Amino acid sequence: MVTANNAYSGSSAAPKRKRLGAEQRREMIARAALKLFAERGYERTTTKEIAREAGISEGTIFKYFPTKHDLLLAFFSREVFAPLTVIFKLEEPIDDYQVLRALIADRFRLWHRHRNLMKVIIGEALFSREMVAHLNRLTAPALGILREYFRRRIRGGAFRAFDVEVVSQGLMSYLLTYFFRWILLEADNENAAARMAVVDELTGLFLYGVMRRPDPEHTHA
Amino acid sequence: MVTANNAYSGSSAAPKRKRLGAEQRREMIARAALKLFAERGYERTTTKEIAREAGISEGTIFKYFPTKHDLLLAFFSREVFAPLTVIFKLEEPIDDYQVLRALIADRFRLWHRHRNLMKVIIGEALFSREMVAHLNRLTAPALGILREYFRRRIRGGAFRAFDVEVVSQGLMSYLLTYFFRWILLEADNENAAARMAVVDELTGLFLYGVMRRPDPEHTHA
Amino acid sequence: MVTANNAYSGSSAAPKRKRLGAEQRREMIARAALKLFAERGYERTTTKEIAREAGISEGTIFKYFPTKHDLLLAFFSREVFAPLTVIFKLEEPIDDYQVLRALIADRFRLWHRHRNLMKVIIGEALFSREMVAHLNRLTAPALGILREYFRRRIRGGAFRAFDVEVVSQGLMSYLLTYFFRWILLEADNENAAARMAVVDELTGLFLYGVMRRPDPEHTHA
Amino acid sequence: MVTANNAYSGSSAAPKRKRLGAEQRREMIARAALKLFAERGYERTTTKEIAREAGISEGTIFKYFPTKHDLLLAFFSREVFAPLTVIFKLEEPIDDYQVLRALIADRFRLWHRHRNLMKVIIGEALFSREMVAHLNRLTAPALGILREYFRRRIRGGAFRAFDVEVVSQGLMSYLLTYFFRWILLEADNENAAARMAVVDELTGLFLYGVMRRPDPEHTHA
DNA sequence: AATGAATGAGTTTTCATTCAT
DNA sequence: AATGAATGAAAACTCATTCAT
Repeated sequence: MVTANNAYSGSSAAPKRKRLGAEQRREMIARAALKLFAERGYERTTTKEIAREAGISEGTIFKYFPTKHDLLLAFFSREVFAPLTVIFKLEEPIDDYQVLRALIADRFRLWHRHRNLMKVIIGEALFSREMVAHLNRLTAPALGILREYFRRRIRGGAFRAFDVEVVSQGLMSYLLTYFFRWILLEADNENAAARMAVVDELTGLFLYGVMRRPDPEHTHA
Repeated sequence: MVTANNAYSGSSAAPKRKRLGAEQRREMIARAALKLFAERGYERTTTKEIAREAGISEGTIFKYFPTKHDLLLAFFSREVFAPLTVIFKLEEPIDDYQVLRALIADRFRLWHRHRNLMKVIIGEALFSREMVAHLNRLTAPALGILREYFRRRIRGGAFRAFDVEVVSQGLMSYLLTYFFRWILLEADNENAAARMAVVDELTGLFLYGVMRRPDPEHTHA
Repeated sequence: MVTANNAYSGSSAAPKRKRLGAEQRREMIARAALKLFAERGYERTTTKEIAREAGISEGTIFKYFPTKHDLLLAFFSREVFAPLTVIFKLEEPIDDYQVLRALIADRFRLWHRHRNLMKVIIGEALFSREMVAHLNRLTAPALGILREYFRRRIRGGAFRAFDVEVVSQGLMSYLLTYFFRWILLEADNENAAARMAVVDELTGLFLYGVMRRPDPEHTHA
Repeated sequence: MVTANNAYSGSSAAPKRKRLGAEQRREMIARAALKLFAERGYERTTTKEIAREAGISEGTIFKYFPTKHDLLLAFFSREVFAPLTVIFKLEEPIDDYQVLRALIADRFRLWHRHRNLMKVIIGEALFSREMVAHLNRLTAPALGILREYFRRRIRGGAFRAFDVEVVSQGLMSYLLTYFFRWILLEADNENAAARMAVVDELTGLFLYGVMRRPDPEHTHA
């Protein structure tokens, strides 16, 4: 599993000192750090280990990140979290199952791609208000869209009149649940197909619950 | 012995020269450690701080716990997690809402009482297989009961035929995640009533989903 | 010249870990630090060297002094600089030569005793306002006494009407001059007798200047 | 070549791509270093800061000065200290006050012009024999002239028979010390007039002391 | 010639753990 | 049993110096 991605690009012969563009080097270091942070947590990762992982000297790290803590925040500098890519056309008639499924799948895809970052954020959030704030910033856009969608569907009579705020956050928790399962059970090897099965399960669970439905025409999949 | 629902016991009002039994002293130290671990995390807590919190000297800690790590495991040595106190009588006819509600409420009550411990366990489980194992051992009994209950209700035709294994773990993870959000948002001061409202919402969500039901006699609360 | 004053007091057998009273240990460490600071300057002295000089481990230093900088200030915590011990009785008729000589000799004795500290202060004062302030605090009492004495003698007609402020500071500079000579010429081995010769020279110079006097009855020594 | 009385040349107004001769570049770098050494001391100045101050890259410094220490010695490579510019004609009758005053004023003028260098030298001399040697070399010519002058005046009966060697060095040290106080108090903005007043006072003090003179025809100023 | 990215030995500081008392 | 002074290995961070470009 140690992938050691210090890809000597072309000129071979492994020169003792590689010169890289500043942005590339920053990226390399941040990536190495993130990997180790996700593996063992921020505190348990030493800058020496990060240096080894990145294939550079320890001093170089501090050329790019003044402190170790800055390394933790490195990934927030850019817009790592794309806004919701799913376009909610929501043209009537609305197929709620498809809409929700798309939304959930989208978040899963996104968070799975950034699962290391998510893990680090979750771990730090427990003991750092700063990270809670980051976590909130990251989930805020999706929450807004969800709320809007729910309100519309309740108005339209499709959904029962629940508390939009509570249920939106409830769904968000549902989504984060995936991470908890993944992280805690180390089910990293789950393939994409298995992931989609989970998406289906969650969507159905959220939409219809576990109760047997009297009218069976809603059952998807 | 004392399993401590006084999660915040106040920081050592300097009780000069307490003569304590060995077991009591162990307890004191472990409790001080737990409090600080929950506040700042295991790594960010020093043994010196624990000693101060416990009102003893640094050396004494190591008389009772060979290493700092043993301090982390201290609370697993005893049976801190009561088994499910809810007795599932499950006499026909079964009111699923009440059963599920009782189960969820029970977990929340238990975790809330041990929220410091939960926070530490969650935080450590992210980066330690050892803690994941502990977490699994802790949730196993409730999981077993859940599975049994689900199977029975599916057999009885009340629930649709979902994958019991997946949904049981899913529900447990979901609860954990929701609890996690509580901890993060420090909604510690939320009173019991507010907590029960959330329990109701989650129960309903899990049982019926958000979809409007054609037959309205199911709507609780 | 390396005197290595870690005098094992009595119990011989050199136990690996010596237990000392807190105040003694502080003293030991501060003394070792001061010695090295005076030898090579604050910046060029490492805490490792201080530890070796004091015969303890590096970590111990920080038990007593939170930072290296605190080690620099250690000697200001106590009243290292005795106030002027010379009692200016100044009963008429005043023998100015004796008075001045006593004053100068007193300062010399004091500063010579604390010559290491003086050297460090002088060295730091060049680049640190904090140390300039310390230097001023140290010389202020003597300056005040000097001013008072000068004013009185001018009023009495014994001294010419010079600017008391300027000349007081001028005398202080004269005194510090001794340090400059000593430090710069490394004339550490000057014995007490030689030092007294300098005192005489300075006193005479200050009192009468180099000009030949028309009336020879003033010539001392 | 340029011996720089512009001690504060301003910090690099980014003059893009200056094409400079090697000697000029050396000069620039050394000047930048001197400025910073005087501000914060040799040890507390980093080569990176020097590079920024000089408006060049860090690597370039080492093209001109093999080590940082060589930068410290840079200003001794040329004849920065002009020999005594005061021509001692010393034609009878000699006005000692004017002669001494001229000498003292000259040293003060010279040192003030090179106050940055003086500060660095003094600071280093405290802890480095090498710098003491440099300092001695710098003051040697003036000392020689002083000694000669004193001997002549003693022979001529104008001065009392003091130890020429001691008093010459004493005067030089005294001047250095007074200058040192100036630097410490950052009395940099004192104008030339104020400086001359001090020169007068010091000259008088050295020549006549503070004692009231019976015959008043000697009082200058 | 000039750059500035990269180095790595060295620095201060922390902290779990030991041990004389 | 309890203390807390002492340890020393390791951590984050610095910086003069090197070297590929």
